[in-house]
Amino acid sequence: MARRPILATDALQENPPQAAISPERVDPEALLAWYDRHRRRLPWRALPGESADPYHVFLSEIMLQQTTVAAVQPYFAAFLARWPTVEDLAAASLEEVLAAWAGLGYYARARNLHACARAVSERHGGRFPSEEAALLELPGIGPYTAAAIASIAYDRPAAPVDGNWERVLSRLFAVEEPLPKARPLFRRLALDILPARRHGDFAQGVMDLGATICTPRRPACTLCPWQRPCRARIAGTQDLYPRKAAKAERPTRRGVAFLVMRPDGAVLARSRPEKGLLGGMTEVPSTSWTTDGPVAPERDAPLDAQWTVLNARVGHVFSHFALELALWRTTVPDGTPAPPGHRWVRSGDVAGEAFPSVMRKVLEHRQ
DNA sequence: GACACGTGGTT
DNA sequence: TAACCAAGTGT
Repeated sequence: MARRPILATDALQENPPQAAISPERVDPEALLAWYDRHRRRLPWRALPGESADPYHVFLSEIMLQQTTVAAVQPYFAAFLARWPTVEDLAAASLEEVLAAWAGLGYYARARNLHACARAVSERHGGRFPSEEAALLELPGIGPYTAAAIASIAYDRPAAPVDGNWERVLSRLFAVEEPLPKARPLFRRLALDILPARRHGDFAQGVMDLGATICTPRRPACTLCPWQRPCRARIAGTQDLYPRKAAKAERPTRRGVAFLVMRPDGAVLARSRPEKGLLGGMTEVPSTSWTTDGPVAPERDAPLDAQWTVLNARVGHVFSHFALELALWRTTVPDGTPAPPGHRWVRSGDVAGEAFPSVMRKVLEHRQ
């Protein structure tokens, strides 16, 4: 049987699971009342009582995946200004979208965002579906985002269980099961406490609660609308939740990046493969990045030249490894053809090119 | 189910 | 400062 997230519609058809926990004591109306007084004002949110634009919800939710509100704000504004509707985004080229996304990270999101816009345009006439199941079929939309769009944009009963929800639920019910194993349990608990109305407000209310009250450290329990039913607060064990499995260590990889300059300021660049790390993004040529580092970097140089080995190094931390890049620089004559698979990026075009943050650090050493 | 996948801010 | 953290998804 295909693996499928638990949907709100499932819960309505099943007997309440229940074990040692009693979700009936958690009052959703208390959360809604708190939300009415403390809701955060965010650019992608509708005014109280109004409904949010599904495209705005979609765009913000994709950007907010594993990304802070502060980091998203300028990108959201820039995307919306440049591509005001999902049809506009669908009409854009992937290269434009990747370049506009540069710096935000998790670049597969940009690729999927673009593919999703095209799918919505072609398969749904430019209108986002309101059903979770249909949303789930779209590229880049998983259980969380499907539930977020369904609830926030269409006010459907759905549980967009993100890190905030997990933290809130883990404390509310003192969940001992560690993440990520506890995911299905959190989903079930979330569905159990859904209100009968205002589903979008409830979804965002729990997120706001997690972001401002039920914080990772030193939660402000005295201000919490759910302080009375909260198992962790009663026991004084808030800091123990959510339980998390030990994470793998982060190794360091090393490589050499080649800064090939022309006197006019152009720099030699190439595009990364479409899949994998920094997929489809622009980079300065380099050796492969390995734990031991390159043995003979000159063999991987894009061309033969007199290299200056810079003293500076570029350090960068990715999600699953740290990178330390040595820098080799050279200047070649104007008119030097770009080697196969490479291209020249003029000085004035660097800003608009899809260089990820790590490459912008490298490029600071151009001179 | 475990791992790949970015970045910048906070503690 | 090293570790942790942020509105997850795809494979």
